[in-house]
This record gives sequence, C-alpha cells and structure tokens, in this order.
Amino acid sequence: MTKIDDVARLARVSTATVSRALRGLPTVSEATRARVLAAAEQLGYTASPSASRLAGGRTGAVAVVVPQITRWFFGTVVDAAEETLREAGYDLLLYNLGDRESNRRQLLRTTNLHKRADALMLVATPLAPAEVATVAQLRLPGVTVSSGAAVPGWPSVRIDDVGAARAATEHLLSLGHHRIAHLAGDASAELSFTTHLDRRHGYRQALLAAGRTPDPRLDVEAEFTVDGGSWATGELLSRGEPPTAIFAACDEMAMGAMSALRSAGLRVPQDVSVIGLDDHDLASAVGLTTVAQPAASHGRLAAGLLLDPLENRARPTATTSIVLPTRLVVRESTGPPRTG
Amino acid sequence: MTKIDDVARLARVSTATVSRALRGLPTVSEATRARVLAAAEQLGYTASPSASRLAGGRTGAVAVVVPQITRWFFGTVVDAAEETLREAGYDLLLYNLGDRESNRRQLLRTTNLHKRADALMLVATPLAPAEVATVAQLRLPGVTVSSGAAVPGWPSVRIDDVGAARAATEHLLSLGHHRIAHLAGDASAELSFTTHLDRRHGYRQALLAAGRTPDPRLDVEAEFTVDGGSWATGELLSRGEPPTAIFAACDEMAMGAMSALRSAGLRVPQDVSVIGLDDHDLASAVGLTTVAQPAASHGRLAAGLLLDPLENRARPTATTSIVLPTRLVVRESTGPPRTG
DNA sequence: CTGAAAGCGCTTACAG
DNA sequence: CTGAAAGCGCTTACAG
Repeated sequence: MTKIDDVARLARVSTATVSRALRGLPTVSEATRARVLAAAEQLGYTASPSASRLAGGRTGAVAVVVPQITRWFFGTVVDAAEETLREAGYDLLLYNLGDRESNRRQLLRTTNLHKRADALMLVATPLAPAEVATVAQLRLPGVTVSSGAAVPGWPSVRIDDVGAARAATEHLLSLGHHRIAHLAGDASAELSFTTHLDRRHGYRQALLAAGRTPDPRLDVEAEFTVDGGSWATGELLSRGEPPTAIFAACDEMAMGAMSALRSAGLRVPQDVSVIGLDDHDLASAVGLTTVAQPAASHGRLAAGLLLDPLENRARPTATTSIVLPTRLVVRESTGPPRTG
Repeated sequence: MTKIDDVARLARVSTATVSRALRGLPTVSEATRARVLAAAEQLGYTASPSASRLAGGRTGAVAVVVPQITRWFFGTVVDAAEETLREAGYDLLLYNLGDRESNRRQLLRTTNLHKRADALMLVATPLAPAEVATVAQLRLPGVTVSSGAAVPGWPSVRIDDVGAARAATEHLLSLGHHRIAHLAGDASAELSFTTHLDRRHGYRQALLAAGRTPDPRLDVEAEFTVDGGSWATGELLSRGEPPTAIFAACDEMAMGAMSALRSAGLRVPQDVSVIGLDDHDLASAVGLTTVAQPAASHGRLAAGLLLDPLENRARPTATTSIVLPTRLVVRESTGPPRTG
C-alpha cells in the first residue's frame, strides 16, 4: 500500500509538505507542488481516508439517508447526488431505512454518524424533536430534501407540495370533474413528515376554492407505492359510486390506480381520469398525466449545498431554502368526465 | 465525542480490554464483558471506524458498484444488500457509475478501494482484464452480481440469462408466433459484459430449436431503458412488416415497446405481443408478461457471501456460484397472433 | 483473562 | 515556504 512517506521520499520533501500540496493548501511553492503531484501520480497515491480523518482531516464521505432507494424519487435523488459528490471526490454512504421508524432511531442513536461522514443529507426523513437535537449536535454540515422537519441551521431543497397538489386538482376541475378522489400518502409516517399532509391540503384548497366541499369518502390513505395506489383504488370503488377522477399523491400510486381501475373494468380516462405527481420515468410510457417535480435537481442541488461548507465556500444556512418548480404535464390519463 | 478511554475508565479496565470485549473476542471473562458492554451502552459509545481501520481493524464498510441506481434491478439489489449489511453492522458505500466507462476506470485507478472498504460488490460491472488484476490485488473479499466478468477467487450471484431468454421466446413460440423480434440490451457496454449477449443467445436458441432462422432485421440493439425500448420499437416498425411479438431484454425496454406500439396505433397483445425479463415493480400494473428474476435475492445473497469472510465464517470461493431461478409470469401483454 | 506500549498513516500547530 | 514532532483513537503483539 502506497503511503505518504513513499511520496515524500520520491518528491524529496517532508510528509507535511506532501499533505499540504495534495490538498491544495496555498502555503506550498508551485515548483514543490508540481513535484509532489508528479510523485503521487507516479505512485498512484491517494491518502487513506481513515488516517486523514483520525488526524483531524476529513473522512471524504457524505452520508445520505433515504426511506427506500427503490422508489423513483429517492433513487433519482441519490443518483444525481452521487454524481455530484463523486465528481467532487466524496464517497456516498447510503442509509436506506426501509421506511421503518426503528431503523431511523437506531441509525441516529447508535451509529455515530460524525465518525463516518463529513456531512449529512436527509431525504424525506422526518425526525423526532429529540433527534433534531441529536443531529444538530453532530456539528456536521447538513441538508434536508423534501423532509417536513427543518433542522435548525440546515438548508433545504423541496417543492411547494401544497401548490403542486393544487395544480393537479385544478387540472381535474378545469376538465369539468366534480367527484374528485384523492389517494393520500400514508400518514403512518408520523412525526414531522408533512409531504402527505401538504398534498392533501393542496387538494382540499383547490376544491374549496372551486366551491366544493371535500368528501371524506373520496379520500383514502395508503402507502406511496404501486400496491398502495391499487389497494386504495379498490377501497374507493368499494365505497359506492366511483369518482370521475383521481388525484394520487405520487406517480407510483397513480399507476397502481390505473391498473386497479382497468381490472375493475373501468377505462382511463373515459370512465375515470387519473393524475399523479412526480413525472416518473414510466409516466410517459403509460400515458400518465402528472405534475412533474425535478428529482435529479433535488439531488444535485442538495449535494452542492453540502459541498459549499466542505470546500470552505460560503456556508448555507437554514434560510437557504431552495423551492424547485413543478409543471403540469398533460398526457392521456385525464379527460373530461362522461356526460350523462 | 465519546472515546474508548471513557469506556475503559467507566468500566475500570484497559482500553485493550474494551476493544476485545466490544468486538466479541473470546479472551474476555463474561463478567468483564458485561461491565464493558454496560459502560459502552451508557455512554452511547461506538468505535471510530477510522481509528479501527488505521489500527489494523476494519473500516466497517462495504463498497457496492452499480451501473445506475435508478434502474429497477440495480435499485432492488442495493436495497436488499443494504438491509443485510446494515443488520450486520456494515455501512454501504455506493458507487453509481452512470454506465460510463471513464467513471469505472477512474474508480478503479485512483480510488484506493481497499483504504475505504472491507469488501467489494460489483453489480453488472464488467472489467477490463487489467482491472480484474487490479481488483484481485486489493485482497478484499468480493462478489460479482450478474457481471459477465468472473474475478478469480470471487463467488458470484446471477441467473441463467440464456435460459431465461429462451423461456421468454418459447412462450411466444408456444402461442403460435413466427415473426418474433428481439430488443437487445446495448452492446456499447463492451468488455466482458455478457448479459445482453446471453439473452440474445437464448432468443436465437429458442428460434433455432423451433426450426426458425433468426432474422437480423427483427433484432435491434438499444439501451436497457424505457426510452431504449421505445426507440428500438420505432426502428423495428420503420423496417417494414412489423413482428407479431417482441421479446425485450428487460422489463423497462418492454414497457417502452408497449408505449411505442400504442403510439403507432398497434394494440398489445392483439396486434403485437410483448414479453420482458425482470418482473419490475410496475410489470403487473401495466399487465406485462415477463420472465421474473429475484432481484432482492441477488442483493441479499451477495451481501451474505461478503459477510461470510468478514465475520470469519467460511470463505466462499469462485466455485461458489449461485444461480437463481427465473419463472415465467403470464399477464395480459402476450396472446396468440392475429390470424389472417 | 488482562494491561502497557507501540504503531497504524495521516494532519496540525509550532518553529524557523 | 518547509520540516520535526506530537497526536488523532483505535488494535495488536507481547508479557504476565
């Protein structure tokens, strides 16, 4: 294993100088730096992250926490974040909590994250009040991505969930629908997670603004998944007269809804219109109308927000809250209600 | 930051004993171990991975390399691997190469993986011969998941790609199809990657066994994605008389094909049958017939194969090659060809 | 079964 | 601008 002494010997300088030159510190002459870089290159040397960290430097890793990497939004966020971080020379430690509370508690309680990573990205991961304090005590740069919970001092990246849901509902209203159902994200994700609440809120806002009273029988809660969406649709149909349109809290639920409707012998959009929220990779393939949110941008920007303090650029603060735009994408799953 | 000295002081033993007790070494009396565990628990102590690694221990991390985390198979493998690894106390370092050769080369060349992780999982990541040597020199436990390239001494987890492709094609033949097209995975992934070649091979085998000659005009190469599938289908349709059935190398391509066919005014399966390979989360929602492969099992088993040597259990060898079963799942996207 | 001491490979004051 | 030396928090022979 090549170590710093090897480079120092080859470049005829001390290890301290090698360390400085390689990290780009300004206190090294250009001639020396060139010699050190050449030696390191020749030997294929990279500093051991463990030794760096221990000596007071950096681990060179960023921890990213997601509920479930298989869900479209989270996979896309991680994909983009990884690219940004890797290009900047950072490793990505993935914590995939499987949507389970106990996993999150354990991660925060027993895994000393500050011993493993230089920064922390929480994606759609709500925290209990005590955990917010724990995380703040880590004194690591952090960022939240579409997490209801704001961590004091951390910047955030998200969309306007209320507005996006309102836009989806307004699209259905503008087509002439009156009986509009909502498949809401699961509230079993309690704590300060607000995405599902915000989206329901937007749905209700739009209805009320149009002079309609939200009907609780048209509002079903389920998991943010294909199965959740198809289950919720079955539930909806079992409650009697079906809606003429459905707004699902995410595209995966919407696709589950489309599938359940077809199985029930209902045509989309002739009998029931369906709109989602995401613009999933497959949305266009299945002709799903949706409100698009830029998932990759979430990941890229959040990673950038972490890189700023790590690279000693401006340190973003909690006031650095990036709200990304959403956009209605009309495809074939929505249309006017059947007349008569 | 709680360190080993704090625990040692509280438990009234040396740091050496704390280290031994916490790692479960046998040379510690039960009474002492209990005292140490209690002290560590009370202080919320976890050993610093950096210090452990440097002192000759483990990093506590496993590196997982995938082409693209957003693709269903890879996301699902990582999801399952992460769970297995986390339960065993290991972190997961994610390297998402974005399908780009240069990224892989750089990862293997400049990132001293053995300084970062205790083990390495290569998912569908083909290596150049020189890279196989590099990776073997790391002297880390490793495993390959559906990577054509076998690394000497490493176990592997995969399916029988040839057999799975044959099963898909045979299903179409048994329905009475003669003009069966294949959307092949992209060969721009050169090197020793063989998945796309194996699947095409299985397709041809089945045709030949049925006494049919594969028609090169019915064989189109494209990316393993929705867009790849829809592009390839457009290409196919532009070549004249359309096929009556399509076998796509993966479900994402198959879904792209279904979408392109519909856009072209062709009905699935009345005009053209479509079968994929995967059993993607959304396959059942879109009624896609497919040959299912157990992606989560790949991840779980591969992680287990890494854990064996890490936990000083039996060390698997290259001869430990796990071939997982596949299974035809018939849904609504396949049917007999139109007669006349 | 337990402890004192050396050492892992870096970075960081401190001097010059 | 550069170097000698201490020290980061662990684990591992070595002794007992």
